[in-house]
Parts: sequence; structure tokens; C-alpha cells
Amino acid sequence: MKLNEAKRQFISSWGAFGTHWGINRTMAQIHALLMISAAPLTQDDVMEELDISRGNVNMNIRELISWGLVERVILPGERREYFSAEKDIWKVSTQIIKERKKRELDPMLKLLAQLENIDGDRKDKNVKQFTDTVGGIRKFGKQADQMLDMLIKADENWFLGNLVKMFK
Amino acid sequence: MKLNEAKRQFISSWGAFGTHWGINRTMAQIHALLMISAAPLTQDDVMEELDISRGNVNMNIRELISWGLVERVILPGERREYFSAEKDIWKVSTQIIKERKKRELDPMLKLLAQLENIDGDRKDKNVKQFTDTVGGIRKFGKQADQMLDMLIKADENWFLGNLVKMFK
DNA sequence: TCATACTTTCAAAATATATTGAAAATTCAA
DNA sequence: TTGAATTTTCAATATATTTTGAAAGTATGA
Repeated sequence: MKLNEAKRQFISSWGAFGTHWGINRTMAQIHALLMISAAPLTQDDVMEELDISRGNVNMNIRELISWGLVERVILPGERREYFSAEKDIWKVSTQIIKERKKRELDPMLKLLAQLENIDGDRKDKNVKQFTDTVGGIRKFGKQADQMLDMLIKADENWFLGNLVKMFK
Repeated sequence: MKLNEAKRQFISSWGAFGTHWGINRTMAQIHALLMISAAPLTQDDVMEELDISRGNVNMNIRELISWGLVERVILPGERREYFSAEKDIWKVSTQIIKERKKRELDPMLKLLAQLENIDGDRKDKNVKQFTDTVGGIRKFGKQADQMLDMLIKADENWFLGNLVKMFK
């Protein structure tokens, strides 16, 4: 397979993949393009490669930066900004986990805590089923939360650090 | 807080949560409703509780069944079908992981395997960056794949089984 | 078999999300 | 400063997804 054809396929499927990840298609495509580029790219490079508008590139790159997946690079003597993506997939995953935890899991746990105390007869089977379900989810969510925190901080933790090395 | 108010909030936020999970809002809301209901519900119950159309309920329940999260229940002497959701959150998670792995990770790994062999000079920095990135993702993905398989089969595995018990 | 209760389908409508592109804002070298 | 290069914003537009509801399909008991 030729490089360009392979690139095209990778970008396209990483884009589709991203939609299952809380990252939109174009954002994921830009991310893919930057991950396989040996050197940082400008907004114009991205516009041309993916055939999308300037505004679109600008907004999605900023979003990628806010996810911590892309960074601005200033090349000496150059006026324009360049962009470059983290290429270590372990770091990419950790970063995504961290952001999603912050954006999704943490707020959910906060809400569940409030929902567990409801007025009414605890013998009522409707009340019981509700508190059991919510309680179960909250307990599970808290464990997941702790585990993810550990994972994110794995480098500082001997046991998990070694487990993680198996993956790297 | 009153039960009904708590239900309403739980359903609404589980719905929002679901959109980050490859499950659409309404589907997740129906799932939430069934999880907190002490007894199985009919399509009409769901229509009324969530104020959505018959077709919508029907399609999303079928989708939930295909995800393995909801099952049909036939009550003796009743003509209508009832629906009931798995309430053990551990099983719910395992099921979602299993489905998403099948729908997303497995196809991605299959593609990446094809993309690693590309024509051209391996010294070319563009070729090198591409194969390094794709190779890294594939290696990581394979590990994740194995780990998820283990997790799904945890009950059959002594070590992981015990790890899992910590979570239950 | 028929009538009725119930379920499924799917084209059209409604809603939500993503994209464009030109104008406004910003940056920087001279 | 100025003005050209570059980046950012955002209303309008385009695209994608979800929802509706009525018609078609199916199962059941009489």
C-alpha cells in the first residue's frame, strides 16, 4: 500500500473512531493527521490536507489543545503558528481518560450522591429499587474513579507503574 | 427529595451520560427508567413515563436488547410484552465493554494491521512516523483487547476474579 | 377464519450538530 | 504607529441524527 493511501485510510477511520470517544469526527481527523506527521503543521496545511475550512480547523485545533492532545509550536523565525500532537499513545490515552473523567464521571458521581437520600418509606419497593440501583451505580462509580486516578498517576506508583510498563 | 423528582433527575442525567457512551439519549433514558423500576414495564408505560412516541420506544428498546442490557419478559396470562433491565451495574458495564469492543476496537485493530506494511523507504521520515504511530497504536490496542477479554471473562479467572470482587 | 390487541416499520418532519467563510480582532515587523 | 499577515469569531448554511405517527404487519383467542 502506498503511504498516501494508508494515511487517508488511517485519518478516515480514526475520525470515525473518535465519534465513539467524545471527540468529533473532524477533531479526530485533525488529531490523526498530526499524529502521523513527522513535523508540526500550520492551519493552512491542515485545511489543505483534509479539505476543510479555516474556521473549522481553528475551532477544532483549539478543542484538541483544551483536551491536552495537541500543542502550539513556535518555530524560530516563523510568523505562523505550528501545531503538533502527542504521539505516545499511552500519554494520549491517559489524557483522554483524565479529561473524560473530569467532564463525565465526576459530575455524575456528584449528582448520584444527592439522589440517594429520598423521602419516603424504605419498605416501598419502588423506593427500594431506586435507592438500590442508584447506590450500586454510585459505589461502582467511586471505585472506577479511584482506579482511574491511580492509572493517571501510575508513574508515581510502584506496583501500577510496573503493570503499566507491561503495556508500554 | 421526593422519589419522583429524584427519578426524573436520574433519568435525565443518565440520558446525557449515555450520549458519551455510544448510546443515544433516549435509549439511555429508557435504560435508566427500566433500571429503577421494581417491575417490568410495557411499551405504553415507557411512552407515558418519558413522553415519547411509540415508534421511538420500540426502536430504542430493540436496540437495548441488541446491546444485551434489556430483556423481554412474558408475564403469564398477559398478552402484552414487558421489558426489564439488568440491574447489576457490574454486568451492565461488562456488557457495554463487550459490545463496544466488538463494534469499535476489533474493527480498528483489523484495519491497523493492514496499514503497517506500506511501500517505500523506511528511512523516509514520513514513512517512519506513520509506521511508528500506527504500530504504537496497534500494539497498545492489542494489549487493551487482551485485557478487556480477561475482564469480560473475569468470573473464570482466579486472580482477576478476586480483583473484580473488590469492585462488586 | 376473523376481529382485535399489540408490535414493527419507515418516510417525513423536527431537532441537533458541524461547517463555512467573510468580517473583526490580533500580532508583529518595519 | 501602520499595515500586512495571521488568527479568531459567529451568523448563516449545510449535514446528520432523532422522533413522530400512521400504515402495515403479526399473534392470539374466540
